[in-house]
Amino acid sequence: MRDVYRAVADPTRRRMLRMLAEVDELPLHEIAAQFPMGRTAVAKHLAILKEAGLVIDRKVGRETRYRLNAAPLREIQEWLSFYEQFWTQRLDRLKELVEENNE
Amino acid sequence: MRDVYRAVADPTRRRMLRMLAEVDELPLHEIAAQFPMGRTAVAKHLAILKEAGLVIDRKVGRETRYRLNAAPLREIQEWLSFYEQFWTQRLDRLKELVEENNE
DNA sequence: AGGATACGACACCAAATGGTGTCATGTCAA
DNA sequence: TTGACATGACACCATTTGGTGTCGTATCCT
Repeated sequence: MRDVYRAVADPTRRRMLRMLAEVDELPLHEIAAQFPMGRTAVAKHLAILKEAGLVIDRKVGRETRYRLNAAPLREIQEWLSFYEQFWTQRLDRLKELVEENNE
Repeated sequence: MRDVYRAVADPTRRRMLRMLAEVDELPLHEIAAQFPMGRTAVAKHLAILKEAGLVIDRKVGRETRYRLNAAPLREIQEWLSFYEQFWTQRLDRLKELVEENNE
């Protein structure tokens, strides 16, 4: 199972996730049609997303349909939540200063 | 300027960010001492973080000190916020069902 | 039945990535 | 002043990555 950070590091794969977020289910050839690269390359990207658990695929007749599974993104969100304190830090400092001056 | 997603995709670089989050400022050799790889490799990772705007460096005497700059991480957070709806979706569906049953 | 379509599985390739080692230079400290 | 230390700038290398093309097979449609 592949790292979700790495899976999401590629702009092409992020665009794929966005596509799947909007239409709920898509066969490979319809996804591939939206990109300048060949079907093989698109299939590889989807395989990487699949290994990271970000998409689920099922076979329907001769086509393989892909569906978004956003859950693994939570790992990144949790990781990020730790750093929120740092980009609100400036505001916190300012607040402290204001409070100190009020005494 | 490098993609912040790519910068953060590497576990080593994430660990570096965490280190800098905890001590506010560190010279290269002290960072390098925490990793199994050589100084050159560590310097490269820091250069990538710098290109992404995630660290700021300043020279103090013969050493180069690195400091965290978490702000660029907001881009990822904003990107993620779009997908939150998908991992709360199940709960939303459940809520809808409950509400329907109450009529 | 037979052709077009959708796909997986390969083999292949160029470029990026993550590491190494070395050398030259500037700075600190005895 | 002289040696140890910290770094930047290279040259180099193996592996991964992101792409290509081709072939075989299953499925759909007429």
